[in-house]
Amino acid sequence: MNRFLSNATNRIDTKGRVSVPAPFRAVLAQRNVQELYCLQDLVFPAISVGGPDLLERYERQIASADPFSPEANAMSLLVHGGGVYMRLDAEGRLMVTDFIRDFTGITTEVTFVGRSDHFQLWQPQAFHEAQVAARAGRATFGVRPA
Amino acid sequence: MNRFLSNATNRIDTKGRVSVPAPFRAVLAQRNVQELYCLQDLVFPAISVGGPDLLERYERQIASADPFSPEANAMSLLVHGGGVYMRLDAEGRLMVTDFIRDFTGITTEVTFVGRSDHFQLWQPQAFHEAQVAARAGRATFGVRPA
DNA sequence: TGGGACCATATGGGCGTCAATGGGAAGCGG
DNA sequence: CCGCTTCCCATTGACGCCCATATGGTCCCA
Repeated sequence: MNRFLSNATNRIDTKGRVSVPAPFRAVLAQRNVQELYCLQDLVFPAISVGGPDLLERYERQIASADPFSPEANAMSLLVHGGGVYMRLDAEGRLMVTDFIRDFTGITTEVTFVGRSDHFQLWQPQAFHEAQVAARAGRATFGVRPA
Repeated sequence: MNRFLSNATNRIDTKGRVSVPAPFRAVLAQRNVQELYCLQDLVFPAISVGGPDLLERYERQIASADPFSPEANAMSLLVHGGGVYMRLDAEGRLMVTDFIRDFTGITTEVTFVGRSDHFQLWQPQAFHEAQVAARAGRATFGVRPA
């Protein structure tokens, strides 16, 4: 397993901490990532979490756009203004800050969602609804197993 | 036998495990597949199970789109966030998780259905009904429990 | 041709390990 | 001096790994 896949829901404890699923931690360790970069998803009410490469990927996307376009401007606002660095504690937990709560609606539980090269934090119900909507929206991507 | 063919129904034990039919395991072994990728079928209430190639087929579809587009984002949500990696135990069994139960309606028995390059997990009666419907010609394809 | 030994699969369950969680106590900053 | 954070340790419950048993089918041999 070399990428972030599948999803899992964990509880937030009384101190506001939540365990990152072990498979995700294993991917982070394999990639030698200690500092986590968190930013708001551009489409969904979710927080994306990844290593420094995640930030760089977004920055390249911004750089490739017209620097004076409203899109690039807005994206920079989100990426640079809305991003946060985070660390895990010794047990592999992270603090769920108000920054995360406000944007996602997370209160007592966090759903971790793999996105291949990064993962995301979702309010469980919101994730479920987004999945149903995505499935209904594009019922078939045009891919049918041969 | 180099493809997944025919179907078989096995019981789930008290620990929530079920044996994968030996012919299917033989195909997996022949293809050197140890990690199984499970994905919700796009049409039927069934879970598709295959090797990494199953995942890669969907990932190629995602890669062909603009990586920052809402469409690619939604597809990744389904494929990466909705997919699950699984391993078989030494006896060739897999755990039937709530993820599988909720989507398929499986409770006590699992019907394994060969689909050539992958296989599927069905609730036995649902599979039977889908077969009857398919045999009847035009049918209630796409019908899924609300 | 019928009986029996053999074999593979499916199934059941014990046990150890690890992850998720909870909470105490010390360190740092306000 | 007080509150929040960080480090550390305890608990427990799930899962992986292992071995045991049953069941049905096949092959061989009398």
